[in-house]
Amino acid sequence: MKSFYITTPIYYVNDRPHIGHAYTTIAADVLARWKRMQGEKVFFLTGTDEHGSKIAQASLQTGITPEAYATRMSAEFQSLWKLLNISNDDFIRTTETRHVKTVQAILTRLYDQGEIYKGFYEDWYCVACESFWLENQLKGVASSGWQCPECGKMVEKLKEESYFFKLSKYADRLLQHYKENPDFLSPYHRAQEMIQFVRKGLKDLSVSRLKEKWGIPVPFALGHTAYVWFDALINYLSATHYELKSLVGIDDQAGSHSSSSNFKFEEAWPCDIHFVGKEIFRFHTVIWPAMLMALGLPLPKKVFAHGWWTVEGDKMSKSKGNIVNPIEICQEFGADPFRYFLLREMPFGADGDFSKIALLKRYNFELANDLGNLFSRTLTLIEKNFAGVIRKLPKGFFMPLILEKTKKIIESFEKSAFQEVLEEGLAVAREANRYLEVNAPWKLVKTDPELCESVLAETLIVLRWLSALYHPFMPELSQRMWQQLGESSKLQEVAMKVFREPIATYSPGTRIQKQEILFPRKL
RNA sequence: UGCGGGGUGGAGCAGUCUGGUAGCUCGUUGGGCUCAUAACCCAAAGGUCGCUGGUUCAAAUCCAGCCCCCGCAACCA
Repeated sequence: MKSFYITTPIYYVNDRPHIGHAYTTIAADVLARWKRMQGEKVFFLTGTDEHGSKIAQASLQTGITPEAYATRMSAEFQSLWKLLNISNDDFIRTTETRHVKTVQAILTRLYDQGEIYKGFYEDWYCVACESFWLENQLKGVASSGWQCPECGKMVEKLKEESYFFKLSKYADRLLQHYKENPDFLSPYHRAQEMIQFVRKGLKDLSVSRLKEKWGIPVPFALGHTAYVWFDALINYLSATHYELKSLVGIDDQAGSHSSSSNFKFEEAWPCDIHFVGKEIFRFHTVIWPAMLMALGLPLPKKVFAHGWWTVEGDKMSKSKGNIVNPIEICQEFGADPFRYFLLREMPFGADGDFSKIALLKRYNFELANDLGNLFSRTLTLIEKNFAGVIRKLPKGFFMPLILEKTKKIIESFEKSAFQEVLEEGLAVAREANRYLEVNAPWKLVKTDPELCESVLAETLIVLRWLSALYHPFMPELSQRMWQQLGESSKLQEVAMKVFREPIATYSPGTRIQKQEILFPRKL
C-alpha cells in the first residue's frame, strides 16, 4: 500500500532551530496527523543538512570537528521536535551512511548516463572565507575591485574544474510538467515566479566543488565534493532506501544510525508533498524535479512554499538579535497553543508577523475565552445540575452546521489551508456559545429540566466534534478535552469517526470528567 | 534593471480567477446575561476598496496607464 509521503526540508545545522523551522515542521505534522486520522498510512520525514563550508567554519569556531558539531546541532532539532509533539516517522541526517551511499550512487549513475559532465566553474572567490560569490552579491564597485560581502576583503576571479549536471536540457519538460500538473507549484501565487524563471532558460548546475572538503566525496573524481544542494535534495530518496541494495550493494537495515524507518521506496515514492520555505521553492521545483527526470523517477505530486515570519514587524535576523526561540515560547504558552498560533495567525503560504501581543490575543480570545470557556461552562452546567451525566440522546440541532463545516474543513486540509480549518472550527465554538446564551440552560434547569438536559446534550456534541477537529493541531490538549468529556479512548484512534459522526459515536449516560481548566487565561 | 507579490473602515486580514446591496477578527461606544476562565451574547458608529481613465445596465472585482510598499535574482523556515 502506498503511504502518504510528506516532508519538511532538512534543516541546515549552522544555527539553532528558530520559529521558522518550527513553522514548517508543525505544518507538516498537522497534515501528517490529519492524514493518519483519515486512516492513511503516513511517512513523515524531517532531518538535518550537515555538509558545507558554513558548517565547517562554525565547527572551527567552537573547536570541535564538523561531525561533532553537526551531531550536537542535529540533536537540538530533534529535541525541539519532541518538545513540539512532532510525529515524524523518520529523521534523516546527511552524514548517515544510507544517505552518503545513495548520493554517491546517484552521482555515479548520472555521470555514467552522461547527465553529469566535466567542465569549469568560474566565479569570484574569497580566499579568506573560502567561498564563491556571484557578482551581484559582491560589495564595492568594479573599478576599484569587488569585495567579499562577508569579510570585506578583495575577491578574485577563480576558475576551477567542476562537474555539471545538465539542468538546461530539462527546461521544456519542466514547463510541460507545471502546465499538466497545476498543483505541483503551490500555492498558485508563487507558481508564476517559477514558470517565468524557467522560461528564461536554465544554466547547467555545478554539482561539485574542489575547495570544499566537508561533504560527500564524488566517487569518480578525486578531490571533488558534492555540491551541498545536490547532496541535500537527495535525502527525500535516501530516506526511503532508494534502490540501495541494487545501487550500492549494501543492506541498510543493519547499518548506519538510521532511526528505525522501515518505509520502502516502493511504498513511499513519489512523495505526496514537500513543505518548503519560499526561499528554497526554486531548488525544489526546478533542480529537484530535473534530477528526478534524469533518474527516470516520477516527480513529487506537490511542492508547497509557505511564507516567512517577521518578528514584531522586523525581519528576523541574527544581527538584530530578534530570533524567536521556540523553546521559550513553549515554556510560556505550551507547545499546543504555540502550534495553534503559528497556523492560525496567517494564511499558510503568505507572510506574516510574529508578536507576543498577537500570540497573547489569540490565546486569550480564541483558546481561553471562546473554546476553553465553552468547555468550562458546559461541563460545569452538567456537573452541577445533572451530577455529570447527560442521559438524553441529542436530536442533532448542530448537525447541519457541523456537516457543512466538516465538508469545508476537509477541502481546506486538501489545500493545506490550515488557517481556514481553524477559522471554521472557531466559528462553530462561537455558535455554540451563542446557543447557550439564547437557551440559557441555567434558567431552564429551574423551569424545564428535561429541555435543559436536551440543550446540554446538543452542546456536548459540539464539544466532541471540536475535540476531534483540534487533534491534529493540539494533540495533547485535544486529548484532555476528550477525557473531560468522559471518554477514555485514545483520541487519535477515533478522531475521524467522531469528527464525521459526533452523535453516532456518543453513548448517552457517559459521565463527564471536568478537570483543570484547559487554557488558563494569561495576563 | 528583470521577474513576482501587495495597497480594502483605527489595526490585521478575506473577498478579485467565475462583475451584481463591502465581509471577518481585534479595537471603540451603548446594552443584555450571570452557567462559565472579569468569560459569553446583542446592537451601533466607522470604508468614495492606492490614483486616473476605459469597458459595462452594473467594477474592490475586467482592461490600460501611473504612484507607493515588499520579496526574489541559483545555500537565510
